[in-house]
Amino acid sequence: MGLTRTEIFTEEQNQLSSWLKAMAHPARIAILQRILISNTCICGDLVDELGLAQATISQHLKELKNAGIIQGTIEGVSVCYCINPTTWKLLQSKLGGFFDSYKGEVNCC
Amino acid sequence: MGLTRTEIFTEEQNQLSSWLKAMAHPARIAILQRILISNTCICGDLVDELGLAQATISQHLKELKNAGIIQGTIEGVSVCYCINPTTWKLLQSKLGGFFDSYKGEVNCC
DNA sequence: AATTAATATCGCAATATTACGATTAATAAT
DNA sequence: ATTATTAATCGTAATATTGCGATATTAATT
Repeated sequence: MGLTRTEIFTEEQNQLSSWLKAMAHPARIAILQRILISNTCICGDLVDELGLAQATISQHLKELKNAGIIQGTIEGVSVCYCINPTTWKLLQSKLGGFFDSYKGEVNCC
Repeated sequence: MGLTRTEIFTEEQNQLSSWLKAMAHPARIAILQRILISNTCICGDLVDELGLAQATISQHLKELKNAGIIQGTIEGVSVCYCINPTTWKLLQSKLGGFFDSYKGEVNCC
């Protein structure tokens, strides 16, 4: 026990939950918002702006990268992160479909 | 350490990540999909349909309920769960705004 | 009142996450 | 070459999550 039983769920359910999991932390929401606002890439300014240690920020960036939500390229001595357009659009459409599939309130509960 | 430092983030960042966290598990995605498909309320059929123990399902339902995503009313000996319309629409619009704020790919990264 | 049913809760083991200091790796500047 | 800068990784402590068997709770049924 202690580990998620992914084998009993569909590929899609596992994929969607893994994307959501990658975003399900206030620091990672903050990082994404920062990347979205600056539109162009940002680097390690995050460490100054969020109140977390450098090692912690790096770990959060890694998780977002592993999930495919952001991508980073080395830019001299620093690293430049930005949204992965492909994943972003795919996730957006999957989530959109998910939320849209709710057809109003049936009078129960 | 080991606990999220919510105090350094905004109310909105904490709220959004807490909603996402509640959904970030394949079993809870499956539960939501099942509720969405049946449109009307569902009861404890979940235990038969997903391959998880009754205690585990009950725990997942509790998490979705605590996050405000679903609601349940006692229906005789069983409990009837369905989407919480208010939270659903709010989350949908928050997420929509979040994803829409991405303005295409800038040529970097 | 006793029995059945459907859920919730408790307690526990296994594993995962969060955070950070310390260290390492890699490039830029002196 | 040495030094500074930036980011990744390692190791570790504290806490959270996942899953389930066992037990408790609640309401209907007999």
